[in-house]
This record gives sequence, C-alpha cells and structure tokens, in this order.
Amino acid sequence: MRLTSKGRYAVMALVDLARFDGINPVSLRDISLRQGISLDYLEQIFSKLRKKEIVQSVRGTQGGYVLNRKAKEIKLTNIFDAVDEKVKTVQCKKDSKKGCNGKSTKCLTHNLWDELETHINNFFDKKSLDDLVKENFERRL
Amino acid sequence: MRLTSKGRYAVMALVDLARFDGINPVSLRDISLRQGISLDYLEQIFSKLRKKEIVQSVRGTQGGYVLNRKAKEIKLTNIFDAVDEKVKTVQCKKDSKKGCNGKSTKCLTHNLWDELETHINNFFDKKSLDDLVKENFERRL
DNA sequence: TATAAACCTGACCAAAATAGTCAAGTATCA
DNA sequence: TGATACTTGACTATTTTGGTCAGGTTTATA
Ligand code: FES
Ligand code: FES
Repeated sequence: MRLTSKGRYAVMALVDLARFDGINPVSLRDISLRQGISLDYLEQIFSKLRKKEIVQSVRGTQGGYVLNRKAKEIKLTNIFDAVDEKVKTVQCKKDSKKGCNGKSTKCLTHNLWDELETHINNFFDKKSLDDLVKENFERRL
Repeated sequence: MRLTSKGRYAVMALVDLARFDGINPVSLRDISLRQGISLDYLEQIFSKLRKKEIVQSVRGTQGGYVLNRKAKEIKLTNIFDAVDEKVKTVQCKKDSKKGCNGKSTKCLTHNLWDELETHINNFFDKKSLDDLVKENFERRL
C-alpha cells in the first residue's frame, strides 16, 4: 500500500497555501519553489482542487490561489477526494453482489479489506487542514 | 492508496489453508481452484511465506502446505511483511535526515504521513489469521 | 522402481498506473 | 502593453503490478 505523489503533493501544497490564508493569494510558482514540486504538475492538481471548490483562483499579477473554505472545514478526505486519491482495498466492485473471484459470494477476505478501508478513512476524516498548519507551527517553536 | 493483489492473495490463501490446519496439508492446486488464483502466482507467494517461516511445505503425493505457527500467532503484519507488501506513505527515506524535497528539513507533511503509517500498521498488528478464520466461520452460520 | 503429484526457481513480459512534461493558450493587473 | 499567473489538453517515460512460462527437484505410493 503506498500513497501516491499526487495526494501527497496536494496536501503539501495546501498546507503551504493555508499559512498565508487571509493575507494574500499564493502563486503556484512560489509553492513550486518552496516545496520542490513541478509547476506543471501543481497546475494539474490545483485545477482539480478548484473544481471541487477547495481553492479559489485570483488571476493577474500578484494573483494566485486562496482557500475557498475555512481551513478547519477542509478535511483530508475532501482533498484526497478532489485529486482522485482513492483508498481502494477490495478487489471486487463494492456494489456488485459478485466476489472478486467471479463467484456469487464475496471472497474470504472481503470483510477484512472493507474494515481496513473504514479504518483508513477514519484517519482522513478527522484531520483538517487547520490541524496540519497548527501542528507544523508548533513544531517550529 | 491501494492494496495490491499479492498481499490480498497471500491473506486469502492463508485463510483458506488455515481452515484445514491440523487436519491435512493443503495443495496449492486446491487453493488455486477454490480461490481463483493462478497456480504459478501462488507458488511465488508461498515461496516467500515459507522463507519467512509462516508455512511449511510437505512434499510428495498428498503433500501441500501447513501453517508453521499457530494461527493466533500469525498477524497480518507478518504476512504482509513476508510478501513485501509494504505500507509506504512517506516519500523520503525514513532514516535519512533529508526531506523528500531534497532539503535538509523534513517536508511540511512528513509527520502526517508518518502518523498515517502507524495508524494503518496498528490495524495489521491487531488482526491474526485466527481472527479471520473465526470471523469467516461465524458469518456462515 | 516408475510415475505422478507437488514443490521450487528464475527469467520474462504485457498492461496499467504514476508522475510527470510540453505546448498553446486566456485573463487580469500595474 | 507587457508581465504575471491561471487554464487546458495532449502526450510520454518510467515504474509497478500481476502475472506467465519453462524447466527443474523431491517424495509418496502403487
Ligand atoms: S475483495 Fe470483495 S470479494 Fe474479494
Ligand atoms: S515525506 Fe518525509 S520529508 Fe516529505
């Protein structure tokens, strides 16, 4: 099980951005430089974040992105969902009644993976962007 | 984040096998047929499980595999470890002091991913093969 | 003792997913 | 009217995954 860069970068960029929340828009170029993420790749990611209304864009000189909601109300779940970083543990289609082995019953481990998925999602549901910024700030003291 | 088939199959096969624990060795051919997993692939997986002393092989006609430890003492962690299904959430090398961005400090989200990794591993540490067999048996009643 | 069942090993490969790059815009502010 | 920054879509190289294939060796038993 590995986390993909897309999800990792999305959160990283948003934490960077959230630090300036309410102060000024942050350009992707700045984030790219500070966090060492390819600018082109960031653009892909922010396009998705904008569509899911997590950030808002400000065009023109001195433009950039700002949060579209309060940091406290943006959960990791929302971020991952926006960039299509899905937690997928089962092999079968969830709504189908067929198992991953093609048989008519779910496989021996289906329940287990389903539990695991819930367990992981719990973690994502709890953490907000605000938590992350704060933790990060404290660490620097 | 997705679970790979290798890990999924390893657990599935072991649950199948554990049901006959103490009765007779179980051949990979049988597991292959019952669980719909390629025999060749199973052999790769069991080769690893044997090296990590999770199963023992019984050669010859009527041979197969048996558990090498009590089902209660085989945790998901052990299984995943044996087949190299690693939980990897951070990008950087864990022991290095450098961050994933090449800088000398860990990135803004390093701590978060580390927490996530612990959270997932907790789940794997708790579940034993014995638990799985029992859950499965109960479900069938 | 022959033979079939089963384990064992390593090399190989195709498809999918990932992690980007590249090119060509459009909008807006100073 | 330039410079800055967002916007979009297509394209691609690399890596990972999920296997297959070929050619063994070992051992129980008929
Ligand atoms: S994972 Fe759902 S049936 Fe196997
Ligand atoms: S994940 Fe460890 S430094 Fe970024």
